[in-house]
Amino acid sequence: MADDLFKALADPTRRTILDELAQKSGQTLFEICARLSMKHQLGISRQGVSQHLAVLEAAGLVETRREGRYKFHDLNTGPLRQIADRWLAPHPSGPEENTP
Amino acid sequence: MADDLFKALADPTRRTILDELAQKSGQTLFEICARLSMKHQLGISRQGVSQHLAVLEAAGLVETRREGRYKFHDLNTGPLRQIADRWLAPHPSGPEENTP
DNA sequence: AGAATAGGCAAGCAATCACTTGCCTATCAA
DNA sequence: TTGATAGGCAAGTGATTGCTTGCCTATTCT
Repeated sequence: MADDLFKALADPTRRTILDELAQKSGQTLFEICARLSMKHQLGISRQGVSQHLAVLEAAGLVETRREGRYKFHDLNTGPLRQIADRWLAPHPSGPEENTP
Repeated sequence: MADDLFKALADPTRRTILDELAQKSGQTLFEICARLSMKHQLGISRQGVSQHLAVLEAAGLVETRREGRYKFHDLNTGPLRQIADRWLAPHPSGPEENTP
């Protein structure tokens, strides 16, 4: 649960995607591809971006809605709130399982 | 800069180390090893923990002070504040370089 | 119907990561 | 000084990751 969130944020390209979705909601895959290429000089394939979006969606940071052949992506900042709060006050015990 | 921070948080063992340092400041390497083993059943070598601490220190999340043969580790929550704030309001442009 | 558009699935590859093992240095106690 | 304690450095390994290429499905336009 928390693992997916932190791993999703670990990649700089994914963080840039979140930046773009924060700027403009409801972008399609191709629109995100174009923005990464034009504004950030990211030479990445469409599938690369698609896989990044899947990771972000698994982390709950991106939500999608389908309309016809379009799939719109929206940023969800909800999961971000639990991050900083975790280590601000001392906890009785770490709230995470850890068995890799 | 931000890259080190997010990559440091990506590993569950490192997050557990932060949990332990949040509970008790100024722990030594051996003390952290013992806690990971006893409280979290993490069968990890001393060097493994040492390398994790180096990553956390590079991210600015852990600060160290040497006294004699002991090296004490302290949690620094400062870098955590910039995380959640990044995507809460729409930015004019993403504040990160992205050239891997 | 046919072609273009938007997206998905899966195998393959190079780079990175977490972790271990082995040896070495520095500080303190006997 | 000898030995024990606390920590550091470096090479090696197996697994994960980011990305590409190739092909396939679904929806829309002419």
